[in-house]
Amino acid sequence: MKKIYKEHATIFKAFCDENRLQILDLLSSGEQCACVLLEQLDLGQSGLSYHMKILVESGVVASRQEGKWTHYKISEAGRARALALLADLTETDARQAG
Amino acid sequence: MKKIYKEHATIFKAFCDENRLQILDLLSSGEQCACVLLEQLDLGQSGLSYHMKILVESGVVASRQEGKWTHYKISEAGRARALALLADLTETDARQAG
DNA sequence: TCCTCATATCAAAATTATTTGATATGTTGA
DNA sequence: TCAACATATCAAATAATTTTGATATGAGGA
Repeated sequence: MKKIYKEHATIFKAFCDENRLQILDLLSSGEQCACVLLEQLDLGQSGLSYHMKILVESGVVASRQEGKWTHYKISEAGRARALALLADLTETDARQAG
Repeated sequence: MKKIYKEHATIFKAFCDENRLQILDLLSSGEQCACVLLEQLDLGQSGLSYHMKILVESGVVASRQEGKWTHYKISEAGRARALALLADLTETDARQAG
């Protein structure tokens, strides 16, 4: 029971940090190389790597290696999973509204 | 620009902590009094209060005072806002999938 | 092979979040 | 008004996350 909460929390970690929200913003126009993200962000190289790891772990971002470059993009499957989970987590057993 | 990221992050903070996910779980069956939540959770009174504040700040949970009791429930409006925002944050400019 | 580059990993420091216990606030009922 | 109760707030301690700088890894080209 605890385990599933942790797993779910991992997914939403993607969205509760300002740097990561900005990264998602940059990825909304499509796949980007880490080097491009680095230019746009107020982050050092290892800092970017740290945040990308959290994003990839959440499943919301997918990475692809191409030679020495790493490309990142928003994963449609991850997006769908997060949306479905959020809907589920906030679903009430019918009745009352707010 | 920074400001909007912070605002958005505040909403998803609701979902990235295990205690809060468990609280949402308890609220899925409908409105609950803080005293009931307290019984179910492995949290002290001030700890519960702390987490409820974050949940209410996210807009996902609404509170209602009734005499000395505080009742909490999942907000339909807050839920809808979070879902719409999540969809928006992970929307890609058409094209590629993943 | 060796050098350079892109990225990942590590460890330490800095920052932020969470927990805990004490106290404050505000409500109800005597 | 006073006592008992529910919850909020505060401050200190602890824990987790994030940042930073140094180093490691692994690819490509000379």
